[in-house]
Amino acid sequence: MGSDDDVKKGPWTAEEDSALYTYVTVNGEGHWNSVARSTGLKRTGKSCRLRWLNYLRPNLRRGNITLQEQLLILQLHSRWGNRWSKIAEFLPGRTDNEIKNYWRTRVQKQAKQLNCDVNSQRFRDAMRLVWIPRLVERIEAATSAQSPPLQPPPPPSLLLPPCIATDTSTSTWEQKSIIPENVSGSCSDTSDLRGGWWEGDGVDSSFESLWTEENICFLQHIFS
DNA sequence: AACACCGACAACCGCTCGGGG
DNA sequence: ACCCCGAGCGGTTGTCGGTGT
Repeated sequence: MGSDDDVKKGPWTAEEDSALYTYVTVNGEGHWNSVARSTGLKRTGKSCRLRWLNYLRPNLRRGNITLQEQLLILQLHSRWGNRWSKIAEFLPGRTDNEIKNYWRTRVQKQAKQLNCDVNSQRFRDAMRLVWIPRLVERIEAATSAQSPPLQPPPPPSLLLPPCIATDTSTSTWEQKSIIPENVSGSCSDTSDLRGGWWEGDGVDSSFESLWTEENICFLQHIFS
């Protein structure tokens, strides 16, 4: 009959994971509805697909989002909005679900602290004025600590984005963007973004300290 | 020690899109 | 041109562990 009673929901067991992993390893991805039929799993095709993509798939990265990944997420989100799967393409090993959760739990929390909507111009400005420059500073600091820079770091003023009212199309942080210029809204070749700099988490991934009382006061002063 | 609260993550649900008949 | 179905995407909810009281 195939009633809803036959469909199992909730957390996956090790046995289910094993069955799914074995099937996909042998037969490849796709045809998710037949996965459930072939393996005897009482899960929907959707559920199988999600479990594979978000948990079982090889080369998944686990653990904290690094500073570089944070910066990339902020930059890509400013470009594509809530296109999580698109953003995830540029963060190898990270899933769209993970990025989405990161955004909802961390970024939206910061917006709440500033009493503004995460999609508002005000919060975008806050990201440009404080968050992203601080991230860039910390990434550069971490990088220069590992290997001496070829040239002296720029003065802090260079890292500060232009004022709110100015043209935002070429803000400073975008000039310092780690997104190659050939990556546009309809990017086709993303290969040079995949793999490389994020290997090895030698940096403190927590960003809570970026959003200090001082920074919040600074922003509230500007917004008032 | 027990309880309440909160944050992070896993999983589900509904909608949309694209391909095949 | 239309319909159906599978796959993918984004929003939402559920669960669990950690922390504060």
